[in-house]
Amino acid sequence: MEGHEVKAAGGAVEPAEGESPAGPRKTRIGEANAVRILDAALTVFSAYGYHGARVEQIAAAACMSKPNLLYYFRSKDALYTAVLERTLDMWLEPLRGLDASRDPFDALSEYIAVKLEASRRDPAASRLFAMEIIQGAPHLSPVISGRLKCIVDAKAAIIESWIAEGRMAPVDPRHLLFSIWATTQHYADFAVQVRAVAGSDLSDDDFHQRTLASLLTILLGGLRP
Amino acid sequence: MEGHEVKAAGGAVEPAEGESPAGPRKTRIGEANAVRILDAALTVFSAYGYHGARVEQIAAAACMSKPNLLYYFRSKDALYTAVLERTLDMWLEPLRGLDASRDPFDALSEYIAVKLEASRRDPAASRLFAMEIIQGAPHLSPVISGRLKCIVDAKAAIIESWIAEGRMAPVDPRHLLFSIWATTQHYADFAVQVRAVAGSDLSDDDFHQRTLASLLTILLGGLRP
DNA sequence: CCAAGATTTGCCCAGCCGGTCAAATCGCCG
DNA sequence: CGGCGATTTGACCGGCTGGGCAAATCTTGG
Repeated sequence: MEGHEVKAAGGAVEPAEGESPAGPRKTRIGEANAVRILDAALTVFSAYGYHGARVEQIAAAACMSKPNLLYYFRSKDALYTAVLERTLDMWLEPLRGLDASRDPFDALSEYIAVKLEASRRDPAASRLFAMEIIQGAPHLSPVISGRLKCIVDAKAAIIESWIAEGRMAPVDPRHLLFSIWATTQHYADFAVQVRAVAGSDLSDDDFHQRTLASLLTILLGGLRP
Repeated sequence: MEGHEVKAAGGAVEPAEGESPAGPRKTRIGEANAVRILDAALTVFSAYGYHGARVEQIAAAACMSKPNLLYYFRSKDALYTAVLERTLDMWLEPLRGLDASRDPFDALSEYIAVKLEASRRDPAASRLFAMEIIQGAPHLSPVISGRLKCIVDAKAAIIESWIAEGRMAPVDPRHLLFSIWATTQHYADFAVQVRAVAGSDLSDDDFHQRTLASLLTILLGGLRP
């Protein structure tokens, strides 16, 4: 009956437990519930923010009672952290495509396309990150100044090598990446504004195509050698 | 569930009262307090979001007691709305510079510079709008689909006329505006990330200059006729 | 079928937070 | 100086929300 230890660090008793949440969850049904909860939490957190989201609301969205949700995730904060971690890789992954051996415009065009596709497929994830970072990244600052900075440094070096080889016009690589992030994520984060002003959003396939074409023109048009 | 304000039209009881808040506030000291409150509210709301902000925290930031703040603004929601309205013009104003009679690249360069300057001068205002829109603009949707859309339509027509005259390369005007908004505001909204990855932010004058130069290259470089 | 563990839920609670109110104080003007 | 409205605050309240608990129910290996 060792039900509830309040130790901050993960329990050392369980060796094989690399999962992000900390609930018991050994069986299939438990695993499925955890996924349901994380999906619901992403939806609600991204729509209302951490403080605006209610645990009971997330539980309802996951079709279970609030105490049942708390059975899988110790606290609201633990759930939020788990959602953030699960979404992190999805956010970082597209950067891998920026390979030094590729043609700069192939690689950058594909990166923009993939990021825009991510904004279309999962706008909630983009909004979650946006709100987290706007508020000072209280849960993500170690990741941002650690893993993210490391990856960006590497990719910036690649872009600089392209420039040094005369394969693209000189531009600060980091500002180029910022511009790509800002523009592609804009269509997810500010979807309401985009819809009001342009009359459509990325869920419309035609609009998605025209957006991609416009971004490629605007962002890469001036970088030909 | 957000509580929606029902007072769409301004109060008709007070003839000479174009102010956004609704407190008594006739004297100089009252007016000064209202300004102090609005400043404090902008800081706190932009840092913690509507739900994360505490009325007592705002009151403390304005150096007064909570009931005293509530004496000037009926409710937290009324205060939030007032802050939003006061910041709105500051956000919309730079668009005026896009004048059809000007040279396209002069006008667009200046617009980018002014927007970036706004991100440097008042990042809190930018963050406030960002969080509001990310969450679906529950307080701003009428403005966005009304005034903002109207202005954007007009400015898009101007850009299209520039294109028709062959003074700049063909590009969707709305996507160009989105890109300018997204990139310039990115340096305010995601300042934490920018600082972690690039080691500096707009408050550093040198970084500000290099950012502006990069944005002009990236955004406008490909639009020469 | 049974015991052990996993899961689920009804019930409860303590603390926080927005907002009220009456009383106290201040500032201004005749 | 006196009075009156503007301002300020301490004390308080009711509702909501995150979270705890133990009992009830379900699953599953043996």
